[in-house]
Amino acid sequence: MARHFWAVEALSALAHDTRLRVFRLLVQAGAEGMTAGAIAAAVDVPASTMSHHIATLERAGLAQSERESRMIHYRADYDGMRRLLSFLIEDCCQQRPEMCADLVSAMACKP
Amino acid sequence: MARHFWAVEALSALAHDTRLRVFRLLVQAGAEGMTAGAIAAAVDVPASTMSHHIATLERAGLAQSERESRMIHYRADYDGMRRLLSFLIEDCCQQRPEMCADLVSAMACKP
DNA sequence: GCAATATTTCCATATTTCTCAAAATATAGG
DNA sequence: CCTATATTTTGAGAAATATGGAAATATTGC
Repeated sequence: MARHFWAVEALSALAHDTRLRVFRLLVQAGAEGMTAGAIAAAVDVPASTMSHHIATLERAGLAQSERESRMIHYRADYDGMRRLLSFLIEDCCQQRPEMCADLVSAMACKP
Repeated sequence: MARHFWAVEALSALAHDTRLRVFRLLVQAGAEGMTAGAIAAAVDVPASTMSHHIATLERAGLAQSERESRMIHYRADYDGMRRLLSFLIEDCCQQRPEMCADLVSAMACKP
């Protein structure tokens, strides 16, 4: 299992229906994050299954956890995601600016 | 196999060491693209294995093919990649501009 | 210490993906 | 039509990933 690119791990983590959904949820949840239970309930997946998926996101550097009494809060790791996006964009812009052309407009982060 | 997000297919395609390498190669190759054989040779992978990987990229909308006499030229599908990047960025910027903050600089496509 | 709650880890199974040799297809040039 | 080249498809075994129940761990309150 020779993973030359760290990015592969991050891409793999997002390349799953449930996990992509969870990541989107976490992004929306913001700094507060969500408890493991809340996530599992929102996506309707058994706790143990969800635990695996969240762990995968965390290993990939796309989520962070913090225990708060009995619950564990998870939140999106913006830094990790930014790293991944930068990698993809830099890689692609390398010689072909046309690929990133309209991306700026996508970045018009609406309030 | 309920794939709710089309993006999952694109992410899966890139979430593999060999395929990510091939995609990067194709981006660098530009409009000319590369023949299947050249790709397989560059990455040092048997032809049949490579054929599967390239097909995966093509299905995911990240590569395009065009036969040219006996060879088949493959090139990166910039449109597909831009779609994926837009999806990821829009999704993340949604409420958290801090995630996309430094991305603009990554987009300073150097000549 | 015990019961209740929140979550993970263990374990086994099911499914998917990966790999590549061998056979099939496509094209070009005698 | 035959041969050579370029590539894909087929097929089958190996490896990785996904899934979820049951057991284990952690925390709190009584």
